[in-house]
Amino acid sequence: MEYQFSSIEKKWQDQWKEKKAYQVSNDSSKPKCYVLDMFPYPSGAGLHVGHPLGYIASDIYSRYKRLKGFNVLHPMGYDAFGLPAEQYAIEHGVHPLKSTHGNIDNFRKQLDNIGFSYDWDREVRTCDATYYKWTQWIFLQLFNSYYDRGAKQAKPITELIAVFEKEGNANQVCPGDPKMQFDTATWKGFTQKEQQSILMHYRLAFCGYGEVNWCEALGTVLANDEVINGLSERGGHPVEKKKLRQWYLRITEYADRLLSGLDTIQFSEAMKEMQSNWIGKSYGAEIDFAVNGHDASLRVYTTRPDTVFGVDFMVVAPEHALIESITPDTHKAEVEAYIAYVKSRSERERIAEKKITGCFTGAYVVNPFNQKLIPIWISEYVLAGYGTGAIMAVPCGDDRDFKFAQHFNIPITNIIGDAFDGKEANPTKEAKLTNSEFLNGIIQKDAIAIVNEKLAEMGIGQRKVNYRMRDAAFSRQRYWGEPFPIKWMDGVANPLSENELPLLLPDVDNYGPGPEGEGPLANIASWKAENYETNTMPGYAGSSWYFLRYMDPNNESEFCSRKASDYWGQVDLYIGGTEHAVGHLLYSRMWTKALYDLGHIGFDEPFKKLLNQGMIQGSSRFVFRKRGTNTFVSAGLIGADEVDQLHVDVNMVDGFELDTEAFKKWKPDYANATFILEDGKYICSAEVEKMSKSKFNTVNPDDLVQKYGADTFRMYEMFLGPVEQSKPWDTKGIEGVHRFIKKFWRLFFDEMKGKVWVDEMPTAEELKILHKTIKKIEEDTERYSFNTAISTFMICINELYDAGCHKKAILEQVLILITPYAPHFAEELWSALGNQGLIVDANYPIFNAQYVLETAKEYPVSINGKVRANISISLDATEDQVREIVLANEAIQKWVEDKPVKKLIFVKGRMINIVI
RNA sequence: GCCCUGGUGGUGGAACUGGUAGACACGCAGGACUUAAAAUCCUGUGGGCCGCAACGCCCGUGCGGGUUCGAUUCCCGCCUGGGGCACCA
Repeated sequence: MEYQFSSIEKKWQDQWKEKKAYQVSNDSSKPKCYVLDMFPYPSGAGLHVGHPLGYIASDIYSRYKRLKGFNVLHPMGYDAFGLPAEQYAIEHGVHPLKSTHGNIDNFRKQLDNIGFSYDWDREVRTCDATYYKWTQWIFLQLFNSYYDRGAKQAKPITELIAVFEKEGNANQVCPGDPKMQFDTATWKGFTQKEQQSILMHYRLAFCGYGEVNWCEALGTVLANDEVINGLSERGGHPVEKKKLRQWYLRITEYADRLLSGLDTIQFSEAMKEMQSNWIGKSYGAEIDFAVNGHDASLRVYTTRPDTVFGVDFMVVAPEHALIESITPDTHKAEVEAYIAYVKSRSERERIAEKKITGCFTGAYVVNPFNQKLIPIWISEYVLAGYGTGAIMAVPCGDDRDFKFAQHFNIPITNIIGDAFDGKEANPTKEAKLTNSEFLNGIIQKDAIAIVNEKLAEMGIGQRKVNYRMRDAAFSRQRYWGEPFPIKWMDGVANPLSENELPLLLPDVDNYGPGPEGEGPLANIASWKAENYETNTMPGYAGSSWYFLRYMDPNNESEFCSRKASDYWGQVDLYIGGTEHAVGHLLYSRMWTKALYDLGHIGFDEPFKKLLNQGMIQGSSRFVFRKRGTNTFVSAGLIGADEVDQLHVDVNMVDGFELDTEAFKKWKPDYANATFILEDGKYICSAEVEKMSKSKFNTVNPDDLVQKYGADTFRMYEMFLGPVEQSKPWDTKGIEGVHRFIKKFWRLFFDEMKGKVWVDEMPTAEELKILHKTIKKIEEDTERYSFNTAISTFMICINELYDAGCHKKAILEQVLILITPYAPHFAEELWSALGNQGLIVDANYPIFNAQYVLETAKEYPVSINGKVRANISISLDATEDQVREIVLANEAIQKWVEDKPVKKLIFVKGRMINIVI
C-alpha cells in the first residue's frame, strides 16, 4: 500500500470538520493555553510560501499543547478594514466589502489546504458590524476616560468632573494644556461648551487640531510609522505637515507603563529595544533662562545640566511662542523671512537636505550662574513638539550645536579641557569640568545632580522626564474603516449611547475624499444631516483588541464577557512578523492597559510571549538577453556583448537550469527565442530578494501541497531553519522531507506485502530509541526549535528502520509525537492500527528515564585539549578508577610517554582531559 | 551616527549551561535493483599531508588578540551581512 497523501489529507480534513475536532469550549477543567497568529490582511495576491511559516509553527505548538492535556484556543480571523481594498474600489468601482469577501474566501481555501487546527466558529472579521460595534464601544470607553497621573491609571471622566467640582484641577495637570488652571468656582462658571472643551484635553480618545502627516495623493493623514523618509509607506507619495482637526489616542500617558511592562513579558531583546526606542524616555532637567530686558524667561529642556557653563547660544524652534515678543525691531524682518523660509520647506526636503540653517533673533538670555549674555537663535533643527521647543546649545559637547556654531561663527567655550580638541564635539560624561566655576574639577556625570539641586534651590529649574513618543493619530479621511460613534453639535463632540451601536458604515457613491480634507462620508447628505463624524478609524483600531473577541466571539451584549477573559487570560504564545513592532504591538498593549484600568479585563499585558517569525525571501532567477535581439546567453558565457538581465519565473528553473521550452511558452515575445547554451544547458544567475509577484520569485504553497502533500509541506517549512530566522526559499530540499515521510510509512506498509506492523513486545533497544525521541521532541517543541525536532524524527525513523522495528507498541507512540507536525499522516496510520477516535485527542507519550539509562560511556580522552582516544568506561567509575583506566590505555600512553601528568580533568558523563 | 542581530562544509543548518565541531537534510560522486525510467537501498563526501589500505598526523566555526586543562560558546579590538532609529537636546 502506497502513501497516497492527497486522498488521505482530503479524508481527514473532512473528518475533522464533520466531527468538529477543533471546536473549543470555554468550559473545561483542563488548564488553558492561548496560541495566536497575527491575523492577516486579506490581500488580493493570495498566500506565498512565506505567509504560512508562522501559522505552521503556531499550529504545531497548539496541537502539541492539546495532546499534553491543555484546552487550547487557536483561532483565526481577518484584519479586513484598510487602504488596499479602498484603493481597489477607487480604481475598479468594486465595493470594498465585495473584494474583501472574495479575498477572504481565497485565503480560507489556501489555509484549509495546509490542515490547520483553527476553531473557525470563532472567526472574526474587523469589517463586520457585529465586530466593529465593539470597536466603537471600546472607543467610547477611551473617549469617556482620562488618565489619573497620581493613581497612574485610566478612570471614568465622570470622576474627573466630580474632582473639578470639588477642587478644580489643581491636582490634575491637564495633559493637553499643562498651564491651564482653574478652581471650583471657575469650573462652575464655565459654560457647558467651555467645560466640554476642557474635558477634551483630558480624554484618552480626543479630538484636537494638530500638525499631522498629510498625504495629498492619498487624501489622508498618516501615522508616524506609516511615513518613511517623508514618503507614505503605501504608494511612496510625498507627505507634508498640515494642521487639521484629528482624533488622537493619548498613548503618551501610558508611556511609562508601556516601558516598564516590557519587563514582564517575553519579547525578543530586539523587539523590546524597538519599543523602548520608540517611547524614548530621557532623564533631564528644565531650566529657565531670564530674557535680557524682558519680563519673560525661556525654558529649555536638557539632559546635560552639567554643561550649563558651556552654553554659547540658545536655539528655539521656529514655532516658539516667545519669538514674537522678544525679537527687537532691528531683527524683525530677518526673523520673519527665516520663518517663512522654514514654512516653505516640506518635511521631505528638510530630511533629505539636512542643511544647517538658522537666524539670530537679536535677543539674549542671561546665564543664571555667571550672568553671561547668551544670544537666542532660531533654527529648524529644534523641534517644537519635543521638550520645551527650546534648547541650550553647548557646542563643545554636542555635535549639532558644534556644527551650528561653526557655521555661524559663534565662539565656542571649552568646559572639558583636553577632552575637547576644537575640531569636533565630545559628548562624553566622563571628563573633568573646567571653566565652570563651582563645578571645576568635578566629573561631568557627578555634576548633573549638583546642578539640579542648585537649580531647585534657585527656583529656576527642576528634574524632568521626557518621552519621544507622540500621541497616536486616530482618524483617517477614508471610507473603509469604522465610523466614529460621535455626533457633532455646536462644536461639541457627543458620544452615541451604547444602545445606538453599531453606527453602521453607509454605502457611498464614490470613494474619493470629501470637501476640505474630510473623508468620503462627508459626501453623504444623510450622514452630514445627522452631524456624524466624517472621519473613520485607522487600520489599527480593529486589530488592537481582536485577541479578546476570539474568547467570546458571538457575545451580543458585551465585547467579551469578563468570565471568558478571566478564563483565557493572556495570549500564551503570539506569533507574527517584526514589522508591527511599534504599531500594532504598542497600540494593543495600550488598549489592554486601558481596558484593565476600567475593570473590563483582568490583565494589563495582552501577550505573554511573542515569537517573531523570520521573513522568507525569494530566490530570483535571471536570464540574459543580447541587447536588441531575441537571443539569450547562458550565464557562464556572457562575454563582451551588451546584455539585459531579466527576471524569469523561478518555477521554470530547476536549480539554475532553465526549462527553455517552458520559457518560450511563458510570454509571446519569447516564442521565437534562441539560446546560447553551455554544456547543452541554459544556466540562470540568481539573487536573493523580497518575495513578490513582480520579481517572478513567488512560490505558491498550493502547488507544493498538491505535489508533496500538506504534511510534507508543513514539515519542510519548519525544517528550513529556526522560525525566527529569515532565509531564502529553496524548494529543492523538500524531497528529503518527503522521503522521510515515505520511509516512516514503510514501517507500517510495504508496497508488495501490504501491512507489515506486528504486535510484538518491544526490545530494550527499541524502547530506548522511543524514549530518547520523546524527550528530545518535547524539549524542542517547548522551545520552538521545530527544525531540530524534525531532524530528531528523522534520526528516530532511521534507527527504527535499521533495527527492523515494525512493532505497533513503538510506532503508535511515535505517531502521537509526530501528530502536531504531520497531522493527516498520523491520523491515517492511527486509524489503520485499529484505534478508535482521533489521534488529535490521544494522550502524549510519557518519557521514562529508565529506558534510556546508560551503564557506560564512550569517553573522549584528550591530552592538552586535543582528543586522542575514545575509551568506554562505566558511568559509576570513580575518578581514581578512571585515571587508572585512562593512563593504562595504549593510545594514551603513546602520547603521555614518560612525561608527568600535571592534572587530570574528569567531567562525569562528558569527557576526560589530561594535562602534561 | 546610534542601537539590536547574525557570520560554521558546495547548500540549508546542528552543537541547549564552555566539554568529541559539522547532527539531520540537500547536492554531488560511485554502486545495487530495473529492458529503461521513476521509486527504493548501500557507500563516500570540511581542507590538507603520509600511505596499497587500515591507522595516523596537521589545519579548520569572519579576522587579530586574551581568559581557560579545554572556546563556535566568555572578554577586548576590528571586518562584514541583515534589521531598527535618526536633527528628540
